[in-house]
Amino acid sequence: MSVRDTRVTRIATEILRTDPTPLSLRELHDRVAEQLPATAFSTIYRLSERLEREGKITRVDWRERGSRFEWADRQHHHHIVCGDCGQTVDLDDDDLGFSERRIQSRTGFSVKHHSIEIEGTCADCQR
Amino acid sequence: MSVRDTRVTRIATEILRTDPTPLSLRELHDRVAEQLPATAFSTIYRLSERLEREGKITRVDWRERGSRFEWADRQHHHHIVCGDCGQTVDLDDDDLGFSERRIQSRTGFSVKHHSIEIEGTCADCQR
DNA sequence: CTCGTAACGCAAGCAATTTGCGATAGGAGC
DNA sequence: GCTCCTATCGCAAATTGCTTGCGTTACGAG
Repeated sequence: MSVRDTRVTRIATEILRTDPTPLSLRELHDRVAEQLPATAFSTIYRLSERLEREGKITRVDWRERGSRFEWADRQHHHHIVCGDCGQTVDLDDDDLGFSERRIQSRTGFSVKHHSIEIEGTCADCQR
Repeated sequence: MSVRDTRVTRIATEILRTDPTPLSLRELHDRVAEQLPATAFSTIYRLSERLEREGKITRVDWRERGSRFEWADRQHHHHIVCGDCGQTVDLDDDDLGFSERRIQSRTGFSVKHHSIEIEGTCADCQR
């Protein structure tokens, strides 16, 4: 039968699809529980495993802020996070001047993955 | 009286100072225990807190490989890690084409920290 | 409407950290 | 040296966050 369309899945998917900021499982659970209070954390946990396996969401790791997930429709990118308000802006490798090519020729390593996380203060919070 | 020069501190410091690869607390504990078998993990744990507070060591976070510490005498840099053998090579912002300036002008964010972790395969392990 | 099973909720299990506390041992002062 | 104060240590227990086992619920194919 494979994947079923349940209430938790529907609500969680909608939240992940529309929220521009990567969410921790705890946050996602809270958000889902607003609409479906009885939802268990373990359900959210297993759902995230499933969605990640299916390629629907991507895992993002932040130093202090732990593991988070975001909807995976956009292409490869990184984030800059505002330490005050949590706002996030996406950046791609070109924005960052990042080039696997250059790393490879400079180190002899072939590059598999890279993760770049930047923390700062957004324009609004600077005032 | 302040900081004491104890055996654990001396041995652990020496290991951290000379090892070119960031170490997990578990690894550091193992290495210290080779020379001082009775050493407790909690001692290593608290020592790392102290050394980090004193600015002697820096915390490095790796996706899969967890929290690690390295001696902090070198200037700001990042790492590329071989997924097979664990070998590490340091890279600075110029190597990576990274410029806080550019990020700031492109996003309006002022940049506080950034962390870049790259995983790949070193030249040796590619054969 | 029936029935097999994907998903669920709950509670327990783990592993990695952190913390409390009495014992030990640097090292300052005599 | 020898004393004494207290930074550190070792051990065991407590947290915390993440996983997993299991009986129950509720999709949705037939």
